[in-house]
Amino acid sequence: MGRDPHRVLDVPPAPPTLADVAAVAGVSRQTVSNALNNPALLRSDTLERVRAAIDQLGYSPNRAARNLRTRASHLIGLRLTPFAEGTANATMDRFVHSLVQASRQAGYHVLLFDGDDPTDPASGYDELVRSTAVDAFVVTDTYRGNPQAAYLEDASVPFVAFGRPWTPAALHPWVDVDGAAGTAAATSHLLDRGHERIAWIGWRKDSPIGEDRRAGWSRTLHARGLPTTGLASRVEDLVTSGREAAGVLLDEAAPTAFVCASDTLAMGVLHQLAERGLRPGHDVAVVGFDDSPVAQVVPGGLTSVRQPLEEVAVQIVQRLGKLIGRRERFGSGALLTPRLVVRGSS
Amino acid sequence: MGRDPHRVLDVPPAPPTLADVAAVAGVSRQTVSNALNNPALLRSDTLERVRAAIDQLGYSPNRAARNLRTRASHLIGLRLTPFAEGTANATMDRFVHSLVQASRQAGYHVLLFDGDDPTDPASGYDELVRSTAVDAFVVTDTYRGNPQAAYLEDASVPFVAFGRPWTPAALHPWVDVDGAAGTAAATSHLLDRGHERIAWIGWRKDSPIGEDRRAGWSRTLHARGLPTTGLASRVEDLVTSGREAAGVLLDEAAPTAFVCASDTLAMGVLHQLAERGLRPGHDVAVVGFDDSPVAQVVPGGLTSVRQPLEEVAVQIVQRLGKLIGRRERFGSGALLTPRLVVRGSS
DNA sequence: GGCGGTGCTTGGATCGATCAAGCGTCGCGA
DNA sequence: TCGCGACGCTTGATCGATCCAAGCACCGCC
Repeated sequence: MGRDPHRVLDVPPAPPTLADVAAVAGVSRQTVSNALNNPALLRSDTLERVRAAIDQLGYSPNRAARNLRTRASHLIGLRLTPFAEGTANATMDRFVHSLVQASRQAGYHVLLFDGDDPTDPASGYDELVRSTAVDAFVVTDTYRGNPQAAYLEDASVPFVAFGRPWTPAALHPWVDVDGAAGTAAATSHLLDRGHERIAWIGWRKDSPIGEDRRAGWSRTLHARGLPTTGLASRVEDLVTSGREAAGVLLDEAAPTAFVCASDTLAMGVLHQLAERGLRPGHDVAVVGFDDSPVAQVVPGGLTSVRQPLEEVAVQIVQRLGKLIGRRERFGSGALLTPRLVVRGSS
Repeated sequence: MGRDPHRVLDVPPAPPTLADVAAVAGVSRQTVSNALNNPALLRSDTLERVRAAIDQLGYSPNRAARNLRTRASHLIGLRLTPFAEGTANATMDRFVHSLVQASRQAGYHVLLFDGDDPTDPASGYDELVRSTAVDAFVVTDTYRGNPQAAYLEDASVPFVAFGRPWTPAALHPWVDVDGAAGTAAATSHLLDRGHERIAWIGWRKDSPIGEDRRAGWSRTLHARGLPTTGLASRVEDLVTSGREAAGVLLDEAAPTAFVCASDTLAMGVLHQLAERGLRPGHDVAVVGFDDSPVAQVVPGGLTSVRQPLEEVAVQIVQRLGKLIGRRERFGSGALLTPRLVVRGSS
């Protein structure tokens, strides 16, 4: 109150402090603090009075002061993966939305950053940890063995991974989507439609996620006694790669359907079909992975495996909460099941 | 140093503080502070010594403490717009990336949030301002008159808008893309290819952005003495709306080309063409707006107007810097020119 | 009348960096 | 030799919330 009695009109008024609220409510600072952090300690009429004062002044506790004292920032760090032009996979957008929402409900905000050196997986994390700018991280780009997880683990920084740890020794909590279950559902769906020669276009062998998704396809075919040899291709995650792979497969193995590790690859297949005058969903079926906007709006529609990103976010935030509160170093994993969204391409 | 001589091994070591660095370097706290914020004040040998100590300890200044003292957070707030399923417009993703990158270079991080009440345009901003959690905002969803800009202006919260103020009284800094120039380029491009009956599919009349983009189309046609009557349609930003509008226009006005206010609408046109067996780029040309991933990967490719979002972000951050440093309330605007990306559909 | 408990106050320290003033040293000119 | 100013560094106070310990007023109960 009245810290600046000769206030110049031009200067925005300083926000009220705890002491201001206390003065208005006619109680001590400690009581206001308790009203916020430990309301059970107050008599109900006092609590009411304090809350009225808070509303009247439009008071919100100063974040910096609270953070300094409690050694917590209530921020969750998320490093953006380098933006890939020309691919269909806009998974990040949906995931970020879900994460922001789930975080808010848990009293957290999301801080975005990117590495100044994109080739260094630890870049960016370091400084945020040391300056105690965030309480924990969500690590997403676990596509190739996840080097930053190892770094964060020995720096004993709390984090939850979106993606299984593909190295056996890892102990951190994680949430992931069962890719194999998704491609298995896709394959079963195609089998139900009468397809028997179903091809796979996936990622290079060193991608654990790619191999996981591939397993769902091959497992399902084998279960029905159908062969997979000659029907699989592993390429880069590019539209052109998918197009070429589809061309080769069509020429050499004459599949009637494709299951792909991503919507990007599936779009490549659609390119190939368009070039040959084959109609997706009639002549050849195609299933993608991620249910990207592209799958949703491409003419005819692309059948695709949709990850439950909203649920992933909720589960991640749950684990973050546990991690931050108590100082547990371990954590549990959760494997969620995706859902097949059927559209015109199958 | 040695704040906890009986350190338990399980507990992560507390990060070093300014005082720790000072002790190692044999100087006072203030000198270390100056080494970071005002290196010119130090004698070069002292500076060297302090820097060595900083490196040795892996010191980064505690954000909370700095924020408390300087009354700044070095965070920029960005409210996510509600996620629209089934549309092509993934502009946000690219913009967020660009913003994060530009912010980092200016020493800022991006804090994401969303309104707990999506219908209230001011929701979410309020609390962040009062708790001094962010220094400024970037306001993006200025599509319909931008009610939160008015709110932020009276609350005298620093912000920069991505999007022109459509109300004349507004004084805040802004950065925008010249939509009319984009659609004009698209229309000229089509004229150059020999089209004369060029249709427009845009948004409802109450969208200033939509009307701006429409103006580029009509202006260009009129300049060549070509009519626009009967060739325009205004609908919701949905694929199905675009499809229907294209159907009506084809039946009633027989255009040979379409310019659309968004890639979503353009995809609708492609749907309509596919249904009629017309080939985009051969029988009928189509141009979209935003250069979304969809435009990039759809078979045949969709010609589209690409916004220079990287440059937008840079300009926004520049203005944020000015706003935050000095307490200026005014700010300048910048109108950037988009670029037409030509693909198979035209 | 004494006793315990509830509900609040008081005074202080604390988190870690920055601000503002102060102080010693050195060089230079009078 | 003394005074003066500049340079380079130090010292104490401060930002606002939280945490802690102690204490006090008031109430009801035995």
